[in-house]
Amino acid sequence: MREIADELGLSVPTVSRALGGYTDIAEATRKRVAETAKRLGYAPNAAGRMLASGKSGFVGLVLPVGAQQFVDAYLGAIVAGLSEGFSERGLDLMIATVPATETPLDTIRKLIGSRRVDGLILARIAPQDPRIALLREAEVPFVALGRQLDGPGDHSWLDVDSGAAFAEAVERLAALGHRHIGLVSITDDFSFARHRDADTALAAARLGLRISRIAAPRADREARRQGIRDLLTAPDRPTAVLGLVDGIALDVLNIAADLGLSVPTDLSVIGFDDIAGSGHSTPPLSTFEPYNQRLGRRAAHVLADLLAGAGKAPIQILEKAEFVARGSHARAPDTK
Amino acid sequence: MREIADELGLSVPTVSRALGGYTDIAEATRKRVAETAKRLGYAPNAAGRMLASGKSGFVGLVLPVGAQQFVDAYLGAIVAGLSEGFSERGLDLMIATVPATETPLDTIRKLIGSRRVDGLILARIAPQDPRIALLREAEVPFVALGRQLDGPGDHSWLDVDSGAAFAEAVERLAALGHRHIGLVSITDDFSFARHRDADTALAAARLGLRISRIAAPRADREARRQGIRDLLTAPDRPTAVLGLVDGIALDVLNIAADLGLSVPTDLSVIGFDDIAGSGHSTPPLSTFEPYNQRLGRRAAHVLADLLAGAGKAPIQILEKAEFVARGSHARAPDTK
DNA sequence: GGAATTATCTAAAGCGCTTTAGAAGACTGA
DNA sequence: TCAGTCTTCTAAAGCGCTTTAGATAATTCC
Repeated sequence: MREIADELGLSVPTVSRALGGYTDIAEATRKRVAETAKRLGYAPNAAGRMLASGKSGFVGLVLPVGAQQFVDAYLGAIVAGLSEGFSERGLDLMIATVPATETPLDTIRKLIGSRRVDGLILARIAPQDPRIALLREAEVPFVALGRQLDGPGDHSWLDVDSGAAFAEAVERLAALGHRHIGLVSITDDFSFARHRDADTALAAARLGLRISRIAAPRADREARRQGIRDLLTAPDRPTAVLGLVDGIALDVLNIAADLGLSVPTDLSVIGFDDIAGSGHSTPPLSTFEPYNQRLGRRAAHVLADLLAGAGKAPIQILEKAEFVARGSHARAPDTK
Repeated sequence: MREIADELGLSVPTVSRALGGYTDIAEATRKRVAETAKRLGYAPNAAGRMLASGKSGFVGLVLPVGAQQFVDAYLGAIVAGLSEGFSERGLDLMIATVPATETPLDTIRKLIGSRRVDGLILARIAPQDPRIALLREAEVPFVALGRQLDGPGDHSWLDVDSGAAFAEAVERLAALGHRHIGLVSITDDFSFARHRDADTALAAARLGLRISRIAAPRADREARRQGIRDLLTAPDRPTAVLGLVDGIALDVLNIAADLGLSVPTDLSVIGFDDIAGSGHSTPPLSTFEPYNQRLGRRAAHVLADLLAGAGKAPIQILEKAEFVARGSHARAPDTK
């Protein structure tokens, strides 16, 4: 910056204000400064700017590394979307990992204590998330990706309305003549599981369908497979099965094949997530695509607005997941 | 920091040196300072530190958003690994997105011009990658994830030795009595595709096996599926097929089922990547798991060493991908 | 016992930028 | 014509930390 100032015979503050677009700089000067800056390949030093302005220009995403399971693809999409959204608003995304020796709360405290970030994105919200309380108290702007179980709260969040997707699946199946639907769920305490369970039941009740729900711990694949086997060999078996996630739906496909049930002729199967591979199964899996990248991008915009000092009212957005019709669902067998 | 100094009746620089672990501070003083810092919940201001030290403590990963295809899960794993590795070394990861209006080179230039990052990770290396030339010239430390096609170069990189994995697959299939192996590849100009093609051919030649290679543009799924169909219905069809990636291998499974071929009895299939869903196919897909998260973590350590001023010699690491034996491969049919 | 060393601390400067207060010159209006 | 008003710039201070040079007191050595 000093270089530019010297070259043009101006003072450093003038250059700063010119580049900052302040009104008390003559248009001609502004142009000269802008040109020289470009010619010299000037890029403002981030540290200097941070120190003077008190803003870091960074937004943090805290990752509890280790929780692999569903994280990978989800995380990739979210990170890509967040980064995209922030860069559109002149912010940078930093990814912080929680070291094994710390709790997520410690890491967050350090992050905001060191002024390294202006705001935070919270992913994978727990049913009762202590991070939310911490950030509310510290008065640091944040946006949560996911809802808590006990109501919307008064902070900003975005979530995929996967419950609505399951209701839609039930409706679609009802329209195809299915009267009895299986739901393979998990017993783990995740908000998304409870939303999907509840909305499936609600939709079924509304349409007068019967739901047979089974559930096992998410990690206990054998228990789940046994449950599915029992479900599909019961005398009064459902004609369609919803998998809480694609991995489960693919297992249903798998077991149906073992049992000699032909999908979708004998049995319809629908999943959720559209994971890699669900388009390549036999038959290709009908599922819902949550557009996590788009969700991340929108979350970034919401947080950017918050940081820019937008209104106080929390912004709470439910995104729709789109149905991806592939080959694993069809009319119910007895209505053909 | 001033608060700590005032509280203990010391000067600010003393506190700084005490926390920095310098030798010219009395042990007793160091302890008192450390205690007070902890009690006050002190976290050093990042901007101040950056400005004074000239180091940002950040390392950048530049994402060309848009290239979805294989990126999601890969990206998630890499980001998680990088972040983990850097946090172990006291560095932070920032994710920069290339806006639609800029080229990746512009973004990189800005990043290093603003001193926002001390070093960079380059992912998804192109056969001839201009980013490498730029960073070499700018003398910014960096580590590439992936190799260029024209030899190892003299910069540091890490890559998964997927060629070796394909050679291993050939060996395993040979040991199971297979004499004729299909390889479903892509025509696109990716380094990984050429490595896999070449090493498959080499291993087959060494073991005296026959390889039938087919290839189509990666995005042209129909052409690929037709090729696979032709391959599997040829009079002298292979008894095993390697898919360049899991998505392709799953398509092979799919088509084999259509054709009434039973896997693995009539046909063995092996993929690469261990994508989500490949453990849930019918039958579960045997594949190779590249451990991208571990790769990311190691890459972070390599770059951290570089930043710490380790020796000049470039570090080039090939990681092994582990075989995941599931249900899609077995003895060749005629040797049963 | 006084010079030379060592151990421990402090003063001052400066990193690159932004912001506040104010100065200089050009213009306006009665 | 001269005080008042704009317009456009500059000087100075300061953000929180690190680093260099130097000061002070305690210790050692001959």
